[in-house]
Amino acid sequence: MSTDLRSNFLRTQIQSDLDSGTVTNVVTRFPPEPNGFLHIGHAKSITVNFGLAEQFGGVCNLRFDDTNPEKESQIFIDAIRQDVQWLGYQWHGDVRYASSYFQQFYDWAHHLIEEGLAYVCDLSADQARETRGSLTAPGTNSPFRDRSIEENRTLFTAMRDGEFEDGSRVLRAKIDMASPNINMRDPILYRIRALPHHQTGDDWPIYPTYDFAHGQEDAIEGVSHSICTLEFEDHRPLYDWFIEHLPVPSKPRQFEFARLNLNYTVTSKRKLKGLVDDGSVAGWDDPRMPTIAGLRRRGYPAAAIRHFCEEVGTSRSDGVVDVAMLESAVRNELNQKAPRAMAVIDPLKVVIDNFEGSETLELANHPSEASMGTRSVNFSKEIWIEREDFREEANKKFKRLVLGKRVRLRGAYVIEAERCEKDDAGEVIAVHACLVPQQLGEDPDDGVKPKGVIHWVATDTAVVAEIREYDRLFADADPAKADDFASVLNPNSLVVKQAYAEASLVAADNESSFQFERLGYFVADRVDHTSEHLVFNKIIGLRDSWGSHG
RNA sequence: UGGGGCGUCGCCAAGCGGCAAGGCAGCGGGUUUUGAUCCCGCCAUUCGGAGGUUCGAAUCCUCCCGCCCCAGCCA
Repeated sequence: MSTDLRSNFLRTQIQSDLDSGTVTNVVTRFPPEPNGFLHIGHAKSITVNFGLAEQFGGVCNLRFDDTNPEKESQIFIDAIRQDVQWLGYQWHGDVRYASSYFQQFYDWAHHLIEEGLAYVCDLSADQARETRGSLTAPGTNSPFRDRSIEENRTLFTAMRDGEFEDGSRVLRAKIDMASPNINMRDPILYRIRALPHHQTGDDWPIYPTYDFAHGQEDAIEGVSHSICTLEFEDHRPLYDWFIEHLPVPSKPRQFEFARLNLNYTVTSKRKLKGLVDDGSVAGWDDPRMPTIAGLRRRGYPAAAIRHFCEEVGTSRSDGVVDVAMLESAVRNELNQKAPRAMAVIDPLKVVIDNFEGSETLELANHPSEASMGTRSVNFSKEIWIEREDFREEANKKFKRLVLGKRVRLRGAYVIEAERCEKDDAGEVIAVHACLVPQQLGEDPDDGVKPKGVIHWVATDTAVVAEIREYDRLFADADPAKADDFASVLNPNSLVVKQAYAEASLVAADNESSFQFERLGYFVADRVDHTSEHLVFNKIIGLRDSWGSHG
């Protein structure tokens, strides 16, 4: 993780806290709710929290904020743990759960009751909303606001003992129904929900709200900097209120940053779930999904995602990052790390008339990284080339194979096209060419260099591979704005093709990525690829300053 | 019309009173057995606007404009 660290307000804040002695040990946490898969926005939060801890010699916890069992499940917990580790981070100690602090929260709720700072309210959800006031009008006090401490104690205990129906009562903090900050208008601390919890089973019929739990979770874990996104800014006064009025073991502080938005991408758990549920994609890990699992299956390297997050920076201003920036980070990583190989997706046969038999060539796996070694590639009389790399005639800008002209076969020989065969429809079905007098690896003996280089695969040893060409899921830059996804989905986000690949690729491990020369980066599918049935996902194309067609 | 935030190049983003970093995108050019990579160059006399303070302001003050968030017993 060697990207240069640029200045941002969080790093400045922590440095100053350390300098002033306000904080001696930096502790952060990544606190997902296990109700869905993590996406690129969470990756940002993960790199921010783990990155800050790493930079300042602190630690970062992974804590499941599981205060609402309704939509949570163990499935998501397992997936999230895996995603965080895949991204390259290891949390400090054991995984934490807000639910493991439920007894403490309950005791603290009683503490507030004893202090006269919390009360049981019998208002229905509708009534509570009506008395909360509006953005411009103050709320009115609940008729239950002045219950005695004893009555509150009895009632809250009864809530905990499961004596009331779901939703019939709540515990609220007694703060200020006229506060201009709606979060301070006697916020709800506990609600009754007779639901089994994935961690605590049937232990609790009541569950604490986010507001009553989060800051205390931080305090219990000694979190020094509780970092969240901007929409929680209005909750900070409440966060601080609990820390101030409860006998918590430490005093964490909350800081907010702008969440990551990407164009052509949707980053909302609800919307992503919608895509999965309506079958627009094959699942949470569909290679077109901006989930960590999807990006992984697509072949985006973890390091690229980390670098991207660093390059994007962390600030407090809302913005939309161009997805091209992510793609650039992916190309940058893959260019350095992916071994090269050759495959032909839209094949056209070339017969080299003056060459007999076959020959084994040793090709470099990387053009500038010799340590990546070489591989054996078979060359033979008949080869496949890309159909678009041949033209009967073309202008000088076309640097590929043209009748009567030369082209270099990558890593092999220079050939010259002599004639082509066509079918009844006039379609070219084969090109006849000849090897120009030359030494392998040298320019032709007559000194006439070819203008271009094309990739190829020997027909006799080529292996068939399924190619899944992925493109962005949405055709609209701001898909979240659309009324229905169907209208903005890119109809060509997945095109399945078949390719002839060089034989060395049968040895490709799942999740190993390659640059298929001149085509782009591809990864052996994590799930479906086997040595008997090769499946490569297109990760991203090469940058192309010429256009895919002339 | 209440409260909380944010406005620096097409997109991100440094900058915190001393005279506008960097990345992405784009545009030129060079190298090249990937039209890739790599390399070189160009790309904000200007920081939402208007006033003011100051020798000096993107940075301080005032007013104005624009955008985002908040009325779940979600997080």
